[in-house]
Amino acid sequence: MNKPMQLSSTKASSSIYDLLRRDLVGGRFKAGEKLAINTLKEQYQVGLSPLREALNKLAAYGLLIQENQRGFRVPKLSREELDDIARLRTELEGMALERAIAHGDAVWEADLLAAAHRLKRADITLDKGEEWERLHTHFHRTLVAPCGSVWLLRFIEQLHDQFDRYRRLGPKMPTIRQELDEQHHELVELALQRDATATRALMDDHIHKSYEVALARYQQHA
Amino acid sequence: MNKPMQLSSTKASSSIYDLLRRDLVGGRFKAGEKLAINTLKEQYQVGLSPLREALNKLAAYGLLIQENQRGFRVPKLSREELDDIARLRTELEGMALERAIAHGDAVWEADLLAAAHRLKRADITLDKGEEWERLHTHFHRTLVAPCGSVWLLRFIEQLHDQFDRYRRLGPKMPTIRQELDEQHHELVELALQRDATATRALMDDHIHKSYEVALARYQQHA
DNA sequence: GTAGATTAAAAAATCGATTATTCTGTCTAA
DNA sequence: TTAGACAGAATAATCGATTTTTTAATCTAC
Repeated sequence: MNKPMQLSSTKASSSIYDLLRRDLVGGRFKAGEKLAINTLKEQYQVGLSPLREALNKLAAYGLLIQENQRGFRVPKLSREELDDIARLRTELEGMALERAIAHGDAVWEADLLAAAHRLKRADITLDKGEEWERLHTHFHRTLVAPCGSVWLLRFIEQLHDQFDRYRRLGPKMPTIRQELDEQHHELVELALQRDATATRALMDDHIHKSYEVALARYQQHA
Repeated sequence: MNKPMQLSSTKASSSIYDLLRRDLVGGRFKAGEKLAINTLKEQYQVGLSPLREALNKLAAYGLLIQENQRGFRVPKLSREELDDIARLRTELEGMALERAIAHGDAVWEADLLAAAHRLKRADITLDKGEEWERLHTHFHRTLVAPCGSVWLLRFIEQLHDQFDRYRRLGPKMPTIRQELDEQHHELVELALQRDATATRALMDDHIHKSYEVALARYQQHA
């Protein structure tokens, strides 16, 4: 008999965590908004305990602000923070990328090609929805995956989520987007050639262009 | 009339979080140990809900591992992770230090001198207990405080906590400790002279020496 | 004897209800 | 008029009990 296993955790607390994280990063809540726990409870159809535990984790992760006896609130956005995030991303992802290029093996090369391909496919097929976002995140994660530092990867992921709160503010901007999409393939090419310096330079540019998109969104957003 | 305010949050959930964090960093739990929630509840004299919320936050912070339906566990220690943490600390704190030296103002200079002085005093007066640890953490935090990046500071603090899990494993080693304590004052001197390169070099050395202490502790620990 | 099934005990996760705190609008006194 | 006090409503935090899941021990069939 097959194991009655739940492949991914079916625990209420975990799934509500994932949902909320997705929605916070995707901008379904307004920045600065106060979360009404009872409303969330109904909207997400979960109990109070799992919900509160998820909110606590998200606060520790930096996607929520927890105020003393005043519940949870979506963090405000600011130009200063966006600059901070983009700059740190540049430094940390650059660092990780160099290490990944030094250590990545054949499996990594294959994963990278696959991730880039799936991203491009989704680009054509779908309308840049949630699925594209998932593949995009996965591509960037794959790029730096073999850097050898669990903590560095952790921080990079956290910054990605924070960055996306800005990038995903307004509606889509296909014009600039296209250039960024092309860079994904160039990144793979250079990485497979093991040209650390060139790949890093391209990544710097990639983050900078994304930053400009995010900044534009942020400024329109007001 | 004075405000009836609670200066620091008196919320059960916050204080149990601080206590647990202190105890996890201080090594009062064995690495790999499974936490018995009901036992903790009694030991720390708190209810289940605040306790679970604190544990969830600590898991998101990286001081606990949360397993699917199996509660919480203290993360294992490994040579590889210690190397990872030390290396990242070197990079991130170096980066932050350079920025802090570039931006720190007169208030920072005063804070730095004060923090170093208090640390030295505690060094003589007390027996390197919890109070020394608090001042030591505060000193290092002050050093990089004006770096201008909230996220960088956040990551550095997180890495400090992780590092301390190794450094504080065994009993005290006063011999090497003395050299490290002297470096604190040298760091202040160089920082006040705004010699970014020299300060960073010294910080590299400081972290490396601390790393050697932590590694020794880790190896004896088995 | 051993692999697999069964069940009892333990522990974790969740729920519903209670308690404590904050918020909001109204009133009162200067 | 307005600052402060107050009461009631709304919301957050916590508790105690229940449900679910895991673990450990025992049993059974081969």
